[in-house]
Amino acid sequence: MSMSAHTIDPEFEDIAFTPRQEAVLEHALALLVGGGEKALTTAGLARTANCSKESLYKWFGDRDGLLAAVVAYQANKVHFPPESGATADAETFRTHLVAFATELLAVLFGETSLALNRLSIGQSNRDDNRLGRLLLVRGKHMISARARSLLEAGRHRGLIKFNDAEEAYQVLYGLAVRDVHIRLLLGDTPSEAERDLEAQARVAVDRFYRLFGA
Amino acid sequence: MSMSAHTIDPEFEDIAFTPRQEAVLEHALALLVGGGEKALTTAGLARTANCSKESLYKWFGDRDGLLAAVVAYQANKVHFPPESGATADAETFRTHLVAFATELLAVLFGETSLALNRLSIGQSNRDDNRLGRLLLVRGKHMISARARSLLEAGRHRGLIKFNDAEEAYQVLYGLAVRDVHIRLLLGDTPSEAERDLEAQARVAVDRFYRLFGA
DNA sequence: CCCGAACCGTACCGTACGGTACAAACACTT
DNA sequence: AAGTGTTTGTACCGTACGGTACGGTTCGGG
Repeated sequence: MSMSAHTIDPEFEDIAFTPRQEAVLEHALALLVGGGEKALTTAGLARTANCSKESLYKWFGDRDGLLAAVVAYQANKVHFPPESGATADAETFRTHLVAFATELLAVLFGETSLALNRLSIGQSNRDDNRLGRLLLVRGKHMISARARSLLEAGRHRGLIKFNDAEEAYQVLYGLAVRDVHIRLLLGDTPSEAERDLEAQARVAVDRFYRLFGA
Repeated sequence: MSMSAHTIDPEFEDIAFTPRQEAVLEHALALLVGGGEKALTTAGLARTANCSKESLYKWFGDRDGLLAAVVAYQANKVHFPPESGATADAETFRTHLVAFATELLAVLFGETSLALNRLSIGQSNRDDNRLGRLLLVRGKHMISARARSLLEAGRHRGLIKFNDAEEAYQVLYGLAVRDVHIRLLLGDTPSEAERDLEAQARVAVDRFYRLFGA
């Protein structure tokens, strides 16, 4: 069942957007971040992006296609840099873990990610869940894969210990994110401490080591 | 800032619904769970609940008022039983923690909770965020208060150790929920293991003890 | 210089839905 | 029995928005 996640999504288009289209999608993203789903109307986007509705429908099919394109486009922009040179040093590995967790929080708590998550969640009972699956496949699964490889590296060097990399990652995720993600999605404003992403990440990694440290 | 959470929400109506109104809200809930926000139309609700649109508007003001009423009504139904008799026994305390975590997962992962969260998240940029705040105040804050008192009890008896009860609760939350909540909101189907709520809760409490056990 | 493709802007259509109005049915009091 | 308030069902209005059509403009290639 988690296997099905690895099979490429037949879904649709493997995202080859022309520069013009990308510019339009950028405008769409801005509208979404600014005012939520209902702020993104075909007419409105056409107006602010200086394009015609007809082009929108030609490029993206229909409104749902447009939404999917926005999600695919943005999810494609987020790439976790694969672990840099990475000396086997224990201290630098821990630093990498903290950096990963910090980056994770930065992405998840970013306005555009929140807007896209809100959008996908709002549409989660339509169209066989296109948006939600897109976001999961092109977003979470990417990050999770990156995390697993990082953790595996640490285990290989005897720095941490676990049976299931996925499970270990999920614990790290839980320790770092807690309930902040859902609260932000609901429109809550984070506390002062919660805004210091690196500090949060550091504490999370500390606790992670107490659970999985070798 | 977290203080503001404790001041009663001026918001509106302190939820005194007539039986008739509750019946209608129950129908509304069913529609929401079944088909998401757009499935809950005033005409549709009037039809399935055998009431008139005029009554809906009389009772709830407008559609947003109706949505708020649905959220308030449902959130009001969920009550975490305050820690039962609770002998000071260490083993029963741990059992209570597991029971709490299990109940937390059962609520969060329930279809109605998911539907309400989806609804509130979808509306999170409108009306100064009425729904989101409602859900936070009448939902999460209640649960969090319950959790804090439980944890404080445990600390008082020297069973666990921490500085900030809220922080300890958030860690427990993160360990138990991980990324499952957001995945469910996005329409993902949980794994086999993730469906065994009590087992998940037990593992989470195990880890929690390794971090906060005395 | 001309042709065709792509694109813009605008106007238009159909519909779904929030909200209101109203007449008939019901309920409850005096 | 009459009167008053509430609820229902239906019909209606206005509007916002998805989707389509079309004339006018730009632009690259022959």
